[in-house]
Amino acid sequence: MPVKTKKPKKTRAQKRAKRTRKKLKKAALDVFSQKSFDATTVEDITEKADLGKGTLYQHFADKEEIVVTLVEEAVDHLIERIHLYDVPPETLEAMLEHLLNAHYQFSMDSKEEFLLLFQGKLLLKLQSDTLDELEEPYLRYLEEIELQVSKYLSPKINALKVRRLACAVAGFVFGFFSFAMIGMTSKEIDTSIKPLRRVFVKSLCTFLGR
Amino acid sequence: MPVKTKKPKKTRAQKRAKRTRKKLKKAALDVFSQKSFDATTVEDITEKADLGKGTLYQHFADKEEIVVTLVEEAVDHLIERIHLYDVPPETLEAMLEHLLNAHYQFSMDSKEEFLLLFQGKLLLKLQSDTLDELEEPYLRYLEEIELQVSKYLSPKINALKVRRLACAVAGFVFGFFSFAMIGMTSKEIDTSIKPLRRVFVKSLCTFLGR
DNA sequence: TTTTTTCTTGACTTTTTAGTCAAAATTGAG
DNA sequence: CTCAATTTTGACTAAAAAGTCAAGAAAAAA
Repeated sequence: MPVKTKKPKKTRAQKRAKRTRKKLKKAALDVFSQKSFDATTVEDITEKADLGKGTLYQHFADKEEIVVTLVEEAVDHLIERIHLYDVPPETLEAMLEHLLNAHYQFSMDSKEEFLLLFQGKLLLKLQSDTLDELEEPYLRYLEEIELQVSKYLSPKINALKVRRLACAVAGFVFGFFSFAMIGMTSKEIDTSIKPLRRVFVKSLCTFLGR
Repeated sequence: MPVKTKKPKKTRAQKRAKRTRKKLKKAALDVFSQKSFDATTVEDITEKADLGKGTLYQHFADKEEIVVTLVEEAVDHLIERIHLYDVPPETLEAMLEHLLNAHYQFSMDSKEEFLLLFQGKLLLKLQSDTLDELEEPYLRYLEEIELQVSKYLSPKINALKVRRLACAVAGFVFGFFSFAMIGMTSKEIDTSIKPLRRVFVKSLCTFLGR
């Protein structure tokens, strides 16, 4: 048995299966971000992926499993984005600017993932009956923001206050874009985000400072 | 034929029909705010209202018509809330405080309507295929915010800037609550909103002032 | 009272969607 | 090439939801 390095993408058939899975995820992401989760059917997805319906069930147990997978990956990508800086921000203010900018970049580069994340969000506390696995990645995301900003804060600072900050960052970005999509063109959004970001950061610093 | 005052709630049968319609709307609001729009079935609604399924179709053409009705009314109520003050705010800052507070009060007093409004919101620009009527009340809401703040602004001010402000207000409130619902208890939310509101208002004033 | 009109109902038909599985297609081994 | 293993397929069944309508219940008129 050959002990290869990391990726044992053994046979050609397995590679094909992997490609198929990828196609399914891409199609599902497209559809979920256009319609809502509940509104999309399995056939919407397989149709878009140009694959048979049964194929989806070969790769995912059901519709829920695929959306959970997608949300987890999207959170991963957003967090990667957050980790991405040439030189680490020196001040809290700079870090907040960076965070907001990272969200903005993410919403531009990965529009579908952004829409997916901030669409499923509300489902959570509400329909607490199912979809519990969905809550985990969102909490992970909040905790990541907390981790980033807490580097600049006294360790004695109230944990709740940090969480408020994280909610404010996430909420502002998401909320602003949601309404901006209704009320503005994307050109207008682009010119709007910079000055708003500045003042929002300022206000958050004041919030933490006192 | 008796010419009565304003409300010609003529016969008893018609009153009953009106009550039935009200029961349906109440039930639908409850269910829509718990599940999502797409996830609720017509029978969920009539079940909750303790009425026959056919009755809903007597009063509304389909599920879409009832949700549009509810969203329009919810926006009406939110706007009423916004109009509700003992003494008109004297400064822009006071008005912004009032606006944010009105949203907060609305989310407490009319939780279901708040959840409904800020759940359907994302559906809009996205699935532009249907549900166009839903966009209208949201735009009306943004315009109402613009109207309120523009009283305090020079008439020469850039309209886009005012719209940005409206999006920021709506987005901040909505977004913050969305994430707060995941990451905080309602007690924590309550203590969080006040200091955040203060600094947010301050920064918005700066944004407009310059 | 009886008759007529209005409103409500839930069993029914139709449509849509989830999920299954035997067969077909592709791939790997001999 | 042949045959077995793996992956894909779409027609099929089962379940769920939408939407209909003749009949029933309540109210108004006669």
